[in-house]
Amino acid sequence: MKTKNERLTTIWNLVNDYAPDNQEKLLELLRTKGFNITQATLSRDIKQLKIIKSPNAEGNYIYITTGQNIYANRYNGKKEKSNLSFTGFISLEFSGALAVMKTRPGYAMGIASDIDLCIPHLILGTIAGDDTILLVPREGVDRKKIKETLEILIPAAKTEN
Amino acid sequence: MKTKNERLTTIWNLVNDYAPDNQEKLLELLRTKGFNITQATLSRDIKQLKIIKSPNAEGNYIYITTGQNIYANRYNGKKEKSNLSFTGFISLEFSGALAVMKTRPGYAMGIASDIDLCIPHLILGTIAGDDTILLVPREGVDRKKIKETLEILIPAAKTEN
DNA sequence: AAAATAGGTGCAAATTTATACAATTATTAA
DNA sequence: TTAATAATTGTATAAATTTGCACCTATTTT
Repeated sequence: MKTKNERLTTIWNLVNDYAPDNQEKLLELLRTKGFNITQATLSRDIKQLKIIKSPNAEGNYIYITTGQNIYANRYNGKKEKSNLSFTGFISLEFSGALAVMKTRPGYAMGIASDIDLCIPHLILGTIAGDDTILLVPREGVDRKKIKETLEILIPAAKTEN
Repeated sequence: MKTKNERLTTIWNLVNDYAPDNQEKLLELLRTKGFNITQATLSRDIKQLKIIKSPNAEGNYIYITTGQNIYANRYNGKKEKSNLSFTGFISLEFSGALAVMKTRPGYAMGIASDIDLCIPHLILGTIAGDDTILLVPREGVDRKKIKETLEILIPAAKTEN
């Protein structure tokens, strides 16, 4: 019998190739590849692979993989823990609807990317140079919320009160 | 009674703030905000908002929003349609395990970004300059597959046969 | 204005997915 | 090697989610 790892790899590839709309379909595909498991096990595999069922453009549901595990690090609003430890942070200041973050040289792109990844619901987008990031908050998101959230994500920002 | 749009906005915000683990929980939150709907309607709203249920780091399921609708454009392997129309593409050539794409000046970053977004299962990553993109394919993904897929996504690449 | 079409919703049922439990197998520690 | 612990899985079931249908309301067309 094939190993579990082989099965997980196969599942991953099948999802990418077929974007099945439910687990039964995927299960059939798996059988054609010689993997005989139950729906229960598939459900567990899917959870482990962080494969998700997503509404697509056509109004249907499909299973898709999440590339680089985009969501694994997304901040979920719980204060308990942040698995990110930004480095390079220097300061955060606001001007009108915008915010500007200063970083150590070369860190701007990386940190901006992390921000895009973690709090897209607060920040519409970022533009990073070498040591400066322009943050464009979403409409209706106030400075306080952004400041508080970043203080959780970036320990170094805590001293900035 | 509040409008549907107000409701959708509220749902979006509640999901971001509470990352609820099922629709019933979210339904309760909605009630506290004065929206009285059934779970069926919530299910439809969630679909419309492209909110997804995702396994998180702790091994649980939570509902999360998808920022900029990351998945809306992800290529799902079906040939029928591509809703992307890249511009600026010039050429694609391979060298060893790598591929190099040439673009019109200034387009490299944008196209590279689109590639990252659309075919992360084929391409491990890209590095873009101003008019050149280095593509690093995933192990086991062959040139043919990449070429074929890009030809679907980038009409201009079709003439490159 | 009337008719036609589209959008929105609840209800109930069907479908789909997750999981408690028990059993089995693999791994690690003693 | 044996005991202890951790992983893996199927079965059956519970839980969760989606959807067909009917009805109602809003919008558009004639």
